[in-house]
Amino acid sequence: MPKPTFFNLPEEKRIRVVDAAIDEFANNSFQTAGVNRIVDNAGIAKGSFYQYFNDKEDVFRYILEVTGERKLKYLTEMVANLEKYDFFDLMKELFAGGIRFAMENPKLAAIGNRFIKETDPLFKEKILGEMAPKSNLFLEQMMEKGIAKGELDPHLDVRFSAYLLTNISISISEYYQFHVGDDYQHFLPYVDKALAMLKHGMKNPQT
Amino acid sequence: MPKPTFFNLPEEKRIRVVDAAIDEFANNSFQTAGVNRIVDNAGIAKGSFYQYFNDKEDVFRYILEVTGERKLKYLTEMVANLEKYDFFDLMKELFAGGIRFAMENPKLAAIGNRFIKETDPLFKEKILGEMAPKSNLFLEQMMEKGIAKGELDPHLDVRFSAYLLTNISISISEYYQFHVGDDYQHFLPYVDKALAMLKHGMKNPQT
DNA sequence: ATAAAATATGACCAACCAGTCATACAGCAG
DNA sequence: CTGCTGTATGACTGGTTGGTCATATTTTAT
Repeated sequence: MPKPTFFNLPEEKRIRVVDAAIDEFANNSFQTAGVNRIVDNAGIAKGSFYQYFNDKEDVFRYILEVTGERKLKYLTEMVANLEKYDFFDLMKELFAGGIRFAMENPKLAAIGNRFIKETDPLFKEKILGEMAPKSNLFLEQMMEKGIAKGELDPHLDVRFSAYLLTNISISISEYYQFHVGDDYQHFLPYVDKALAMLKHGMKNPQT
Repeated sequence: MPKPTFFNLPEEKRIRVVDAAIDEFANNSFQTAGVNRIVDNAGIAKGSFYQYFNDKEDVFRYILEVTGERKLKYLTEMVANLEKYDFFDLMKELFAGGIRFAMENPKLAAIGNRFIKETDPLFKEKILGEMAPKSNLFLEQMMEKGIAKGELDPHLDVRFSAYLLTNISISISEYYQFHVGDDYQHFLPYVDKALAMLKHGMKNPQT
């Protein structure tokens, strides 16, 4: 956790620091991100940085937290009245929302996605600590509901499928980002394609 | 490309160097991997390393090449007579093969997977250079055949689906590795689960 | 005005990094 | 034995890293 000093900072300065950190972690992994660059871009002294944070891990965890909160807020606002959704419609909203969020907040998306793809499980656990896989828990609950409502195949392994869905969501978002480009209008077909595949499978429906 | 000197090396020494490099890149990203550690573990002098390779990028590219070749060899040997396979059976073999390869060659798998998940597309392109996405091309061709044979939904976006399948394959392998453990016998159910999901979709078949 | 507490600063440290280079050594050809 | 070629070596360079700390400045309380 950042030190109290950080939260006492005048808003303008605090935002400058946060933005500099976001910039750095959007363009670098935790390991290659540099405290020096953060303080330079924030326009503060190295010493000041360590009055705000305990160490590099501390900023990173904080930025990751901010990232997660903003995305969660974004998504939950979008699917506010989620009770009335069919599971696949909900997933469609979530996938599309994920892409839109990534388009509107490319830096935050880069940070989040890079961390999710992190290969070292020990590092992942050390950073996350208490704040465990919230996003997957949410998905798992949605799937349980979907099964209860008879929409989903009851044979599904919920934990495993939720894990796959999370990764698929990220894959879609990144495929769109790198292979399709920034034409903000044309991403829905890709969501539909992925959703249709998830819902009906890839086999030829004629057979 | 490694320098001629490297290939002139007595086999024992060359293998020592390769193994040390594999170790290093299995445990670190390209950026955080250290030439110093490689030379220490290989038991050679720093200067010798630079008689064998132009720079860090040079070893990395070489190791990545070795990794790709071994996996390709492993998989192609397994699905030797692929003509007689149904598409989903083929995918099952490939998924299962991917997991088995990862179990038998955890270091190589770590290197390959980490690189595929690499977020910086410029870095990716710089490393790959000529040797473009072979694995996806193969999958795309398999899907074209599957569609032609009437096994696959002709509406599928082949490029997009192949991309998704690659990522899903890696996800399965890593889920198994981290969530299930090293019980070498019990991974087939996960492959079946994923395959069933891909084939028939997630919707309740009763409806 | 004075004392105390909070914040700001950048020089500094030890550790590490990728890459270089002058030198030494080995084997081989003549 | 003399050169020559390919190989081996590790001290060294210039740079960067995360983190510290003594000092200075600002803010607050009295």
